[in-house]
Amino acid sequence: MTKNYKRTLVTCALPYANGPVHIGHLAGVYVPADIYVRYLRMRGEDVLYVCGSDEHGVPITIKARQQGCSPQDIVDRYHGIIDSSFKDLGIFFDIYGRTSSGVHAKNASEFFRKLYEDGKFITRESEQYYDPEAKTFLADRYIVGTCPKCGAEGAYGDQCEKCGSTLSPEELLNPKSKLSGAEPVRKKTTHWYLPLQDYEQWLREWILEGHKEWRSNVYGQVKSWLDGGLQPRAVTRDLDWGVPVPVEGAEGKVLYVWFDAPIGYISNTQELLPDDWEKWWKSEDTRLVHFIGKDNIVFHCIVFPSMLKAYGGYVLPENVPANEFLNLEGEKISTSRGWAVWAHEYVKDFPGKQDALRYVLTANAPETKDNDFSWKDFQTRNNSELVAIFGNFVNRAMVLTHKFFGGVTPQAGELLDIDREALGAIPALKASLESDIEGYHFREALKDAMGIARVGNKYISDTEPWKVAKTDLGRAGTILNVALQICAHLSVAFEPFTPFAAERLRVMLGVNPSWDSIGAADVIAAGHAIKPAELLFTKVEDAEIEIQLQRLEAIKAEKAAAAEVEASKVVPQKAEISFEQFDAMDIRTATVLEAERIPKTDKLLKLTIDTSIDRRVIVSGIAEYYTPEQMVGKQICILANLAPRTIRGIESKGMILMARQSDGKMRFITPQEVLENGALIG
RNA sequence: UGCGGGGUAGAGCAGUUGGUAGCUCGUCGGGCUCAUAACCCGGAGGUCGUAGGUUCGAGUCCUGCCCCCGCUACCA
Repeated sequence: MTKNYKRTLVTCALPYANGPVHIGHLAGVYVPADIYVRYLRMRGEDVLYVCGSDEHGVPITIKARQQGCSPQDIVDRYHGIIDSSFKDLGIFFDIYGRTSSGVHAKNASEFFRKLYEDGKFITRESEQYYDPEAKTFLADRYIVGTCPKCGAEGAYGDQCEKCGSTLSPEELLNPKSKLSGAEPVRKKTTHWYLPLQDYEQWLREWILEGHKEWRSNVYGQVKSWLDGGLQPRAVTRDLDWGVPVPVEGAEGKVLYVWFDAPIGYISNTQELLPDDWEKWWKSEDTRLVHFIGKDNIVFHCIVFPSMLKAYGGYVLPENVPANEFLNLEGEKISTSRGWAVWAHEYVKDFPGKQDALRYVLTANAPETKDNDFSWKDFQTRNNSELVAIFGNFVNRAMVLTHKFFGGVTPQAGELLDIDREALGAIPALKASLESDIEGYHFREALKDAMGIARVGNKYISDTEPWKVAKTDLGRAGTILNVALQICAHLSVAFEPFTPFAAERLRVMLGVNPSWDSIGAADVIAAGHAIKPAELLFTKVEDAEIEIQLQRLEAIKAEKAAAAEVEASKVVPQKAEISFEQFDAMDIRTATVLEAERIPKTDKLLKLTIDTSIDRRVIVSGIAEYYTPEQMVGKQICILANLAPRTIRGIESKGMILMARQSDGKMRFITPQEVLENGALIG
């Protein structure tokens, strides 16, 4: 709270509406944002909490094509699922909008038009592959063909996954559209670009000079982009799904999703507050905070701010607390491979345990590096932290109060040192909790809150009211009075983290304390009746975990089976060639004299070989399969008259003949018995 | 390929300007028996990825290397 802000606008990365949200999304963006928003509201701040579905872009059109429905059908389905799973988890945005809405189309269109009229764009003409059947231009990733480098089938327009080469679509042999299978044609197209380089100096001053307090992953990434020099970025695409480009000569073009999506934050605000939205976006006393994942840093720190700057009059983010990624059982979460825990399935499988997920995802949040979510860890944290520390303390205090005082808050007598020490420990935790949340350290903040429950447990253990009650009921009353005050503190301190339990606790205690009452000795008045003790949290049983683990095992097995089918596919015979073409190839035997790894590469070996006509150097991508030691002295077959090629600064003259097996492993071809070097093969 | 982030007890993580390596869980021992076999106290467990360098002193600063993740290349 360094500056005097009057209000805070919190945005969460718009979930892409081609799948449900999973625990990675929750841990990365939505849970921390929700903690932040709930905290600010507890403190009486004016907060607007905005999110919505990102519903445009190529992947959604692909999915629609695959499923034989319209893109709108796809986004309608996932918008609904995502919207309700957020609500189920206690994440209530002030508005959860969508970029396919009319308000957004109008707003995004107007945004583009203003930049266009102000001369903020440049245009460029380029040639791109076009699918004549699907009648659409093709992104690099949607063109497949034969790799020009290794000959593998199924290489993408940007990369061959077999040999790892970086490609451009023009290099692919026999290119085919992944959409229709048709042969794509080259077609000229014009696009509008935002010249980001014009904003470089300004971004430097704003972030590198002005926001050194941003998280190191965010700051470092921004610095690296700025140091590398910014390039113009296309803001339009040839596609029929999106916001139409509102200028002449742009028929059949839409706004590129990354341009379109962040404007969605603004559109959604407008939809909620048609007359009052501008104060949230255009007034200097608004604190704007974007919660995102690390993959989105460049868009929210460089591209979107440049767009806002180009438009003029908008506030810029005060912070962009980006989280790293969450893995699941040691492996990357993947929507397409189904390796995920889905929010909407979790709430079905673990009814009433929303808080447990929120707790675990916060306690293990990937704030500084990628972290791992495992079901075993989930169970342990729920059972031995949430249940055993927090839930159990509250239960102890309440059960004792019912047992000895009939459920009525006893009078506190004179406080002893031990009472004052317990209560006195809480303000420090409160202060630490506040500075941690305000500094976006939610993991630490949760520890502070849990610390209050620990203080409570220790206090009860040390004072032993169940013993004292037998001899000095008045003293026992004082102790339980203090313990109940601490319960009340917990009902407030945990509101941002476990809102369901916090609410239940307030109902049980029959109080609704303010944030500032955390640590106070008089939150619950003597004589105040409390309700019967109910458990705040319940344990997660082994059987429940087992079901989840089996589900994941099944996904793994399915994946492995699919990979096997894929691998067992025999590469079809290539096109027929003439004898002359074959005869033109000079294939001969040779012996490896020296072999060494090329530094800083994964796959390359530099081989010096004796062909008997000469000694030459061949660079070969076989380091994954052979060590240099294995290669020395081996006799191999080479294609000798292949045009030389310089790889990593070393001229490679020829190619080693290798056989690729169905599992992708490469082995070189070697004569059955040692032959003389330079023997022609044919 | 380039760039960014990370590599610290069995697991998951903190370590602010260099000054005795901490926290949570687990584990071992003890206490308590109000409480969801929960709680409280204590112990064991680390050559801080690796090899050098600067320094009286390095987890922390510098250099090389290795490994993981991300961006570059529209998954949070």
